Formats: sequence, structure tokens, C-alpha cells
Amino acid sequence: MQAFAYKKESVYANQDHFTGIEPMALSQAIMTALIEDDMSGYELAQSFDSSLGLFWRASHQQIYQELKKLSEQELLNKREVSQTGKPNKIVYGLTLLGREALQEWVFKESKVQEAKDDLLVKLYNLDAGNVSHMITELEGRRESIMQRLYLYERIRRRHYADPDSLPIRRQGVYLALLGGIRNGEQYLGWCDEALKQLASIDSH
Amino acid sequence: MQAFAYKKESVYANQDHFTGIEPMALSQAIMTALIEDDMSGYELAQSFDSSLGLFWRASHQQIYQELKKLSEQELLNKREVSQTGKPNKIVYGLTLLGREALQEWVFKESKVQEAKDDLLVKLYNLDAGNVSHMITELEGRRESIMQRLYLYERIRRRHYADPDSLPIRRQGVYLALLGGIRNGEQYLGWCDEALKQLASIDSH
DNA sequence: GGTATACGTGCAAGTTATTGCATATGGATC
DNA sequence: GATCCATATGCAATAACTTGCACGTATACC
Repeated sequence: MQAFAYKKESVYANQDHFTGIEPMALSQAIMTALIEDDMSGYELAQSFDSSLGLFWRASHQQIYQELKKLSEQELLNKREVSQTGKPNKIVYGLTLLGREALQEWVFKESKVQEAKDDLLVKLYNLDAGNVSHMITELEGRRESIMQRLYLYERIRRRHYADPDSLPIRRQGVYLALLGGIRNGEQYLGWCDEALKQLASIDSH
Repeated sequence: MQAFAYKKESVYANQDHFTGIEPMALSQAIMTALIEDDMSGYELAQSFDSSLGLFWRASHQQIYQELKKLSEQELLNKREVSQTGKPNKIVYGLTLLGREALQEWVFKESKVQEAKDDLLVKLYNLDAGNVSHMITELEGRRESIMQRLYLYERIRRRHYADPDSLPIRRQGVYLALLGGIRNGEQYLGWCDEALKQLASIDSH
């Protein structure tokens, strides 16, 4: 006799009800971004564009909503800061509770990454009529990956030139950055392979 | 005077209102899966596990709901098929309208891929207390990527041993598969780099 | 007879994310 | 002085996705 019987679909179920933090990771990404510096929603949205957001994208509305929720849960505190020449801002910071929750979260199961790339879905629809369009799209993709790689490399050279000498947390950030770089390099390589193949199709 | 003025957030806005197909790609993924064979929801959910779903994951509920929606929009047709020894099933197929919509979609702008990987977010939280846990997680991730690569390679050897001789659409599918393979290989390599680094932190 | 497993479809309720506004200050540009 | 842009926050509606469950049939194993 078994203690538990899961249906086929219940694989993800029943993980954690012992803290306020649920499986989904936007809140953790935001809290993570606040580990070292307090920030306003606007600043967060901006820093997301060049840091954590590279691995977990979020719109400004999402961020504002999440900040509100997190401060209601006492995981963040907020204070209004008057500024001259600019509208006032609301600056959020991690509470002790927030820090603890974040640390706990690290020890929980992560989900496997969910790849969603409509370019790949499009490739399933390849035919003589759209080969040249697919080439154009791939070139565009290649270009934007390139841009991103430049950004990564700039960050790397600037802040992570000598990773081994960094404090531990920074080494973790470096590894994430490295993940982004490797991923970009791989994608670039694949683009080239794919473009080569498509070119040979296109020219019969 | 300008014809259009977008706010900062409106980048994605205003794309297409000339067909029933909206930017989001689950519907297209489903239609794509139905290009060559008609399938029931159940069969689709299964084929997703070993094919397109590798690039665009969806739960069975999502698939059933989407099928319903698509057949209401006349992009799919449905018929009930009686089976002996099994419950009846509802088999869906692309309508002419659906095929056209799908072909149009291929020519529309794709969004850049949105990477979401909480392992990378976790790495931002690296500290002396969780290094060994991160190592465990990375090893687990490595293992599951490995599994996936085995699957990919099996598919590749079985169906795409000689890609150049395949019909065009199949070559597209092959390129998507190759994307998955290259991505897995890269991830594996990064895992090893990261594990090495973490090991050196762990042993001081 | 009981229990598990594969097949098959679907509802209801919830959370998360997107899209399109709304509002307001101040500096720069035309 | 009008419009644009960066700063700053937010609501409301909808779309996408998850979670948990309900309903059924048939086979196989113990």
C-alpha cells in the first residue's frame, strides 16, 4: 500500500506551504535585485534591463504589482523619497523576513528551464515560399544576439575581469553572466549553421 | 509632426488586426503540430513531449482549451472518432483558413526569446552557506540536460541522419532540433565550468 | 475484488503576465 | 508655448497559464 498516489498531471504539485513564498520566481528575482541596494520600481525596471532581467524578464507593470504584493507580505519595506527636479519615488528594501525567505528559496527545487522560442516553431513551417524570409529573421536574430553578447562582454570586462578574486556572491553573478555568454555564443553558432543550410536550400 | 507616437512601453503594441491570429504562439505551435497529421488533444499532448513541446511547452489543459478556441475560430475542424477498447476521441485537423493563417504568421515579427531560468537567479544569491546546495542543483540540471540530449540524439539518428536529402519542411524541423542539441551541449559545458568554479569555492 | 495504469476530455478557480491607458513633474528642443 | 523625452507610479481589462479536480472506459496485475 502506497502513501501517495499522484495522477499523471500532479507532478508539480504539493511543494511548499511552510513559507509565504510560492514557487514562482519573479518575486525572488526582484528580491535578489534588492540584496545589495534598495531601489524604486522605476530603478528596478531599469536595472532589470541590464542585469537580472537578462535571465528573467519583467515589464514595469509586473514589477510595480509585485513590489506592492511583497511589501504587503512584509518581505519588503518601502519609504518615499523626495527628489528635486523629479517626481518623488518609492524606494523598496529587503526586510529581515525577506532575506530569510530568499535564502530558503535557494534551497528549494527549481523547475527546469522552459524554452519558448517562436523562431524554432516557425522553422517547423519551413517551405520554399518562406525560406528567404526565415533567412532574414535568422539574420535579425543573429544581430540581436550579437548586441547582447557585446553587452555581456562589456559587463564582464568591467566587473568580472578576475572572477576568482571576487567575493562569493559576485562569483555567482559571474557564473550567471557566463551562462548568458555561453548561451549567446552557442546561439550565434547555431544561427550560422542554420543560415548556411537555408542558403543551400534557397539556391536549390 | 509625426504619424505615430509610441510611449516607452508601447513597443510591442499594434501589430496585427487583419487576421484572427494574435501574437502569442501556443496556437501556432498546435497548428504546426497538425500540419502533417490530424490529432486528438491527448495525442497532441503526447507528441508535444517529444517534439515541438521541446521548444514550446504546454500542459494538457492548455492544449484542450486552445483546441476549443481554434475550432471556434474555424482554424481547426474536429470530428469524433469511435474506438473499440478505448474512449472515443476528438480529432482535430487544420482547415484551409488555418493553413493560411499559419503561413501568414511565419512572416510576422517574432519576439526575442525570453529566457527564464531560476537557477541563474539563484546563482545571484550564492554564499558560503549554499555553495554545496548549488553544486547539487547544478549536477541535477546537468543530468536532466544529458537526458534530453540523449533524446535529441536518438531522434536525430533515427529521422535526420542525412538532413540534406530531406524535403524542405523536414530540414526546418531538423534545424530546430539542431538548435535544441546545440543549446543542450552548451548548457552542459557551462554546467561543467560552473561546477569547477563552485568546487574551488567550496574547498576554500 | 482491489488497485494501478493508460486512455480520453474537460470545468472551475486561481495566479501570472500583457496591453492599453491615465496621470504628473520638469528639462530640453523646436 | 508646444511638443518631446525621461522620470515616476499606477489602474483596469484581458489573455495566458497553473492547479486541482471530476468524469468516464478498458486492460493488466496481484
